Order: sequence, then C-alpha cells, then structure tokens
Amino acid sequence: MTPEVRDKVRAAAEELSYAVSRNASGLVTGRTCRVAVVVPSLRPWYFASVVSGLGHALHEAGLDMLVHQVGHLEDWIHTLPLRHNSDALVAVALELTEEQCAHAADMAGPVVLVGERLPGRASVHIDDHAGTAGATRHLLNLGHARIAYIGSRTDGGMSLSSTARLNGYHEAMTEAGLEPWTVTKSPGPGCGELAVGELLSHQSPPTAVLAESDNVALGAHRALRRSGVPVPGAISLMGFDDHDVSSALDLTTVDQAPQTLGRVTGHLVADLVQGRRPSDTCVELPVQIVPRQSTAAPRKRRTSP
Amino acid sequence: MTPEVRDKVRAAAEELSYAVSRNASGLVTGRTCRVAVVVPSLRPWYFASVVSGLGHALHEAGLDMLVHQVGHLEDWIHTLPLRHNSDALVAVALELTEEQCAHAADMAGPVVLVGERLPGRASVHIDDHAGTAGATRHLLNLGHARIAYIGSRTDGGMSLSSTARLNGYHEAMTEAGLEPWTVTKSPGPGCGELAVGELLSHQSPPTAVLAESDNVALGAHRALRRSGVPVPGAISLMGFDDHDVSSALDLTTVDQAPQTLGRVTGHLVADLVQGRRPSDTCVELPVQIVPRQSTAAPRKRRTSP
DNA sequence: CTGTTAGCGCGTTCAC
DNA sequence: GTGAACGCGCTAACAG
Repeated sequence: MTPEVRDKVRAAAEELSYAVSRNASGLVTGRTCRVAVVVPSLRPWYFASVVSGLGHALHEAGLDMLVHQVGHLEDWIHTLPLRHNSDALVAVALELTEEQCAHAADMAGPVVLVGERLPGRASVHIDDHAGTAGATRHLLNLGHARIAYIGSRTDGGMSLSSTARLNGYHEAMTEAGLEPWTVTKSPGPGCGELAVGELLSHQSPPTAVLAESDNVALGAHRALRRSGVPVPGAISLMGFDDHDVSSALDLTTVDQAPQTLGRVTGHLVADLVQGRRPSDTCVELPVQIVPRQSTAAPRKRRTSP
Repeated sequence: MTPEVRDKVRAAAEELSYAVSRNASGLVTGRTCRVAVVVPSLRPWYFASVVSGLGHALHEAGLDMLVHQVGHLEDWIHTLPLRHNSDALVAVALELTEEQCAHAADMAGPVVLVGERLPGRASVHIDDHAGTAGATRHLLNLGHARIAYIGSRTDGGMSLSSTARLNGYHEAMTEAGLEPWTVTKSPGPGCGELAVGELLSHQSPPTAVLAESDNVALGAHRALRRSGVPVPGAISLMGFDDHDVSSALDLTTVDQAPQTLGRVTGHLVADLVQGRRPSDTCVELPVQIVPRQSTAAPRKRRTSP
C-alpha cells in the first residue's frame, strides 16, 4: 500500500467518521480495551475524585472506563456482566475477601484494589496510619495533650482504612505517653455531631479533636459552632481528606490526593492490561498535612481562683 | 428443550460463572447495551451527582455506562470511539452546537443533553430561570431591596444555564421595581471572593447577595468571614445548587437535585435505546428553595444622627 | 510485503 | 417444535 493510498484511506475514514469497533476487534483479540470500575457510589467527593483520576489515566492509555455503582457486596459480581466485557477490574474502597477477588479475577482478568489492600492482590492506597499519626503529632506539637479521636464504626466492625487511621492516632498518643481517647458513632451525617455531643458532655472536654474524615469533622464543626464553642479558640479541630468543605471551613486536614490515587491506579491497570510489567504492584502513596485555621495552640488553662 | 434441561444449563452457567459477551451479541444485534456519558469532569460535586443518578438508572435498565471526561469541546468527538461502541450518548453540561450534536447522533445514536438544551434535541435540565427568580423573591420577601447578583463570566460569554439564572434574577428585580445589580468575575476559585470585594468597596453595599452557584457563594462566604462582615447579620447570602458545603455552612440555597436529573436522564435514554416512545423528550425539572441560616431580614437602617 | 481467509461468540434465519 | 448454518466487523495467521 503506497503512502498516498494510505492518506486517501485516512481521509475517507475521517470523512465518514469511521472508528474501529472495539466490540468486533475485542471479539478476536480477546481484549476489550475496557476497564470495569466498581465503586460504592460516585457521589461522595472522595470516590468521584478517585474515579476521575482513574478515568484520565485510562483514557491516556487508550482504555475506556465502565463505571458500576454497587452498594451491596454480596450480589455485585452477579449483576455485572464481566466475562469478555472488560480487561480488568478496579474495585474502589470495597472490602473484598480473597475468594471474591479470585472469583472476580477469574471473570474479569487483573483485579486492582484502591483504598483497600489484600495480601497478594494489586492495590493502591494511602498511608492512613502515617496520616493520623502525623496529624496527632501536629496537634501534640501545638501543645495539646487532651486529644480526642472521633470516627465511625458499624456493627460489622471497621474497614482496614479506618482501623489504620485509628491505629496511627493510638500509636502517636502512646508514643507521647498520653492516653488515647476515642469516640465512635455509627456512620452517617450525624456521626460527627453525636461524637462532639459526647465529648462536650465530659467534665473536662478535649482541647483538640482529630476526626477520622472530613465528613465527620464537618458534623463536628457544625455541632461546635451551634454550641458556641470557638474553633480553634477552645477546641482545635482537624479532619482527614482535604475535602472541598475543608478549605471552605478553613479546616486543618490531611490531604490524601484521591485523584492521584486514581491516576496511579490507572497507570498500573494499563500496565497490567497491556502486558507490561508494572514496577510495583502494591503502591502506597504518602499523605500530607494541610495546616489551616482550625488548629492552634491550646488556650492557657485558667488558673483556679 | 425441556424445563429440566433448562435448569441444568442454568446451573452449569452459574457454576462456570458464564455471562453472555455483550461484545459478541452486540456485533450481531447492533446494540451494545452501553451508553457513553461525556462530562467535563467527574470531580465537581454537581457532575458526580448527575452521573451517579444516571448510572443507577442505566443499571436498572440493563445498560452499562461508559464515562468519558473531556475538557476541550473541539476534539472530544474524535477521541471517542463511538461508532458501534455505544447505543446512545449523554452529554452532561456541554454546550454543543447543532452540528456537533448531529455528528454525534450520526455516530452514537440518540443524543441526550443534560443541564443544557438545544432546540429539537432531547434534553433534561432544571428551570434555572425559576430558581433564581424564586431565590430573588425569597430575599425580597425578607425585606431586602439592595440585592446584588454575583456570577462568573468567561470571555466567550455565558452558558445557557448561567444566562437563564441571571435572567431570573433580573426579571424578579424588575418586577419588584428594583434596579438589578450584577457583578461577574472570571470563573474559578477566586470568583466569589473578587465579587464580594467589589461589592464591599461600594459606598452603600448590598444587604443581600445572590450567587450564581454554591461555589461562588462559597468564595463569597469566605471573603465576608475574613472581612468580619456577619452573615446574615449585615449581609444575607444565598447560593444555588445545594452543594454539600451549603449545608455545612448553613447556606440558604436552591436545590436542583442533580441526582434526580441523572436518574430522569437515564430513564429517558433507556426508553430511547430500547425503542420505547418516551413520554417527553425534553424534560424540565423544578427546583426548590432550601432556607437555612444565611438569609434573614435586613438589619434596620441606622438612622442618621 | 501484500492479499486472502478463517474464525472470534453470539443471534437470527431457514430448513427440517 | 429443534437444530444447523450464516454472518455481524474485525484481526491474525498464512499463502502468494
């Protein structure tokens, strides 16, 4: 085929806006150029950010992204037409068992976990432990000693991520020779408020509060505001996520760069799908403290009269 | 085929976790059971909500969702492998020309616009005009007269949605016999702050501010807080979107239920794809004022000495 | 290096 | 009613 013929063909293809059918080519190559992403919901800021980064990275690699929102873990794999329909599966923030992963891998090829980890499975996640440990030390360095940790806990226990965050706080407190003070409430919009309610009813409330997530911190902030407790005047408040609301509320927090998480995952998946050997199949990304105006040195103790 | 054989086949399929290849079936039927969604980005709360609702509705209809994030309008259609790869196209918040729509429809089948509208094209959007008109009346009813509108404007002009919002404000003000007062800044995080800066430098600042979106209101709120202007004490502030931050900041706003927008779009697309006649191909959804604590009656004018 | 052909997995049709 | 054969659009392997 001469170059000029090539050009004519190209021009014709352009003219008719021809595009190869990945449907048909996938049929013969066995590769669909599609990656299935399973996520609890697209609505929360964190998930949306991860999937956004993922989408950009996959697009760069020439892969399309199928997004599935699945609430219940049990039936998710049955409702998904996976076999022959995607080259890989990305599970965002899903606590899967090894069996579920194996089953999924059997049907959908490589499985990559985001925000969770499972021994032997490819995963991308942040260093939750270091995040809360660093956050706790930030508060310690400001001079706080009575630092409470507020978080969510379902009846079924805590996710790996939640556990790691709690442990980071515990470790930093213990290292400093201080007693950890943990309050957990059931997840949901009222979580932070309820936790603050409990803390404020204590005879000697904390001078600083570290929340498991910005969402929890948000509720806490509202409860403190409504109770007339100045932040950071009386209580310093710190979140975890760097949610949009955090900058809105000038909330000190821990940036976990979810979009980067997604982007790194995308590159990893592309390597896996396209037969390249990824340098590392289990990536842990660092986090970063973002100091803002909701944390300050504790008010001097009023000397008793 | 006897029923018992059917059952045995079903059992075997279950056992081997067999799933029909939409790839192959699409090849022969011409239907891919896939819908392409094009959205500027998944990160902003509004887009994530729309796509989330869309995903749920499509899933119910047995359709998979391909998500494409595209920033630049010009090349978006070339980068997307559309032909034979999706049954329909949903464009979220993209200002398309009729030519682009026609081209897209030629390649991807039915095109549905969300958050925008184009004569003759299927679209789902909210009543922006009624939203800002209602919001303005809310402020008028509280007793405000000097009500400013702040929004964003690029060099290229305003989107239909922005224009509709501005017009709603204009109309309500004119109806009340008051002079509209509009301040627009270039979009971005600094938009609200800059607008408030301009308003506060006026010799007689407004007593109420209506923002084009919660994002703008957010910046405005921050600027007011930093300037020590009490909200709603000195200035009432109102947003538009019912973003998460709005409830966090107790901001009065206009709920536009983006997830419902997505869900309605999903049903419409499913009807179109599956050959049903949709009842209406151009849906306008109502909005609702959400009163919170950032709006109140204006402070009594201090009588001059 | 170019042109031809088989067959990927499935739905439809046509013959039985 | 059941079953076989064709072809959807494409790629890979092979023959010229």
